[in-house]
Amino acid sequence: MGTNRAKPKRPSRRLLPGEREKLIVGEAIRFFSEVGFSGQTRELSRRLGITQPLLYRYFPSKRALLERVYREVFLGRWDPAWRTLLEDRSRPLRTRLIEFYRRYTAVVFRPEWIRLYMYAGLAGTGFNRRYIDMLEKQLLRRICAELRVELGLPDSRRAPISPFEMELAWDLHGGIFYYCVRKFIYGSRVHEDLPALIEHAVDSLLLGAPRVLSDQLRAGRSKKISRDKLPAPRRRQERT
Amino acid sequence: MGTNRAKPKRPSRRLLPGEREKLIVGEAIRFFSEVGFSGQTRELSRRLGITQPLLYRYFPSKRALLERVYREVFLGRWDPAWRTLLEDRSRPLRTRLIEFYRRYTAVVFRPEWIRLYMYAGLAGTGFNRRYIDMLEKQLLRRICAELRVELGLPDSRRAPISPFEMELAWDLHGGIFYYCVRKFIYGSRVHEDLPALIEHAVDSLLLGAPRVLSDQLRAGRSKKISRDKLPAPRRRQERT
DNA sequence: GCCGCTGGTGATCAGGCGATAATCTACACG
DNA sequence: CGTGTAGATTATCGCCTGATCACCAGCGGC
Repeated sequence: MGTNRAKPKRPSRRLLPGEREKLIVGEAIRFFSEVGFSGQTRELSRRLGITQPLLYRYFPSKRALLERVYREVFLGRWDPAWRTLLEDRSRPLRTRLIEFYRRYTAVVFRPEWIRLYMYAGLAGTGFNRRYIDMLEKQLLRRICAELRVELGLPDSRRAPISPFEMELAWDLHGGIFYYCVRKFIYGSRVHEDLPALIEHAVDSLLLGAPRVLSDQLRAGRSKKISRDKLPAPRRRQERT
Repeated sequence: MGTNRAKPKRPSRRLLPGEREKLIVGEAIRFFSEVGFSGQTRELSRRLGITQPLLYRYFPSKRALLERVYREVFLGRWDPAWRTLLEDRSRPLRTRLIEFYRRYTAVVFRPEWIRLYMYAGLAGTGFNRRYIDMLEKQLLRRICAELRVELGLPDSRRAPISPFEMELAWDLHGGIFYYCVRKFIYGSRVHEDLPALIEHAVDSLLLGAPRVLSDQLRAGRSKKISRDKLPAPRRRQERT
């Protein structure tokens, strides 16, 4: 250990540019997802077994490297096949949703993704916004549409999906997402049965949505949320 | 720039120590919740209209100030009256849960709280862990207990609350929490009707839990209760 | 071998950062 | 007034950090 016979840091000198770049980006994803954007280039280079100035041969600035990291992580992880899966009406919606979220969580809801996503959100970069837009368009709106079909409600092409319906889909998505947050960000002990959690979340949507959606769509304008925002609300609405 | 002729920053010199400290902590909460822990003391002092070394008269280090910020924000925002509210069985559980989350979100799920909480989680400080422990004990476990009563299931003092049941409560909590994350961290446009969202989240729990819980609690000896039109009872782990 | 191209390194700069020490000054008290 | 105490400031230290530049070294072509 002590004998510094020919500095042990001769692991990979003179790689092809493409090779080296891939190594840097890969380690940068791991690194910045752990420590955040304020992580230092020297520490990153140390992990890579290279010198810090070498980073600047491949990326003009730290910011450029970070943007490359974002692009790598947030773009291109969406599998187009998921659309087919979601819209395959030969199978029950419940089954489709469960299978989708099983696949989705396996690919997307991973530690480095979740953490980078949260760092990006806190930093106020545009990556979250773009991802959320994509998610609403590709996933949530589609779920709402399938839900309409499942419940025998008006087709989504005739009656546009309401913001409130989107919130229902967000509630499903958020429940599963938050499980991953607790696990990967808070390091909390969680019940290690994600499949069961997904099933429950899906069932909650399928069981809870009908009443709420019927309320919304049937009583359209008359009942349109006459909720006054009382500070100490005691209002109890009758349920039936 | 060299001539220091009567700089216009003479807003509040020579305050009482208690006063100044409160000012510092208050602005520090706002400041660090915006920019994160890597926010600089000089910038903070600039916002306060004081010089940077003055911070070190009140706090021995930046770390100490940060811990004070955590303590101020995360401790002491839990209202003991909420327990009474949650356990008041003269009112329907649905009403209690809705009213609780309306009050809770008004006090806790605010921008500076959410953001500091997330920063703390990413940084790996112990504050999250402690808050989560408190939350599970004060809130989630209690919700599970009331849910047992509501559904006529074994008393929580005889049959301990299972990790899986806790996940149901976390799903409720996480759905609402995630709404606030989207709003305050992602800056996403959200459907501005938190009360309605809370109602839906509560309904989802109350509607979805019975089947899942019955499955769980009776798995050992009896079969599953009817699953409406829902397909294919997927494999469900057996407990005990 | 020599040469040139280029991946890679060592040395270093300029600014920023947390923190400290010396100094100034507002205010109560005699 | 003078004076002591303590809140507040100025100047600065030591280190870190992103970024730059001159230079070294592996390798193919002649």
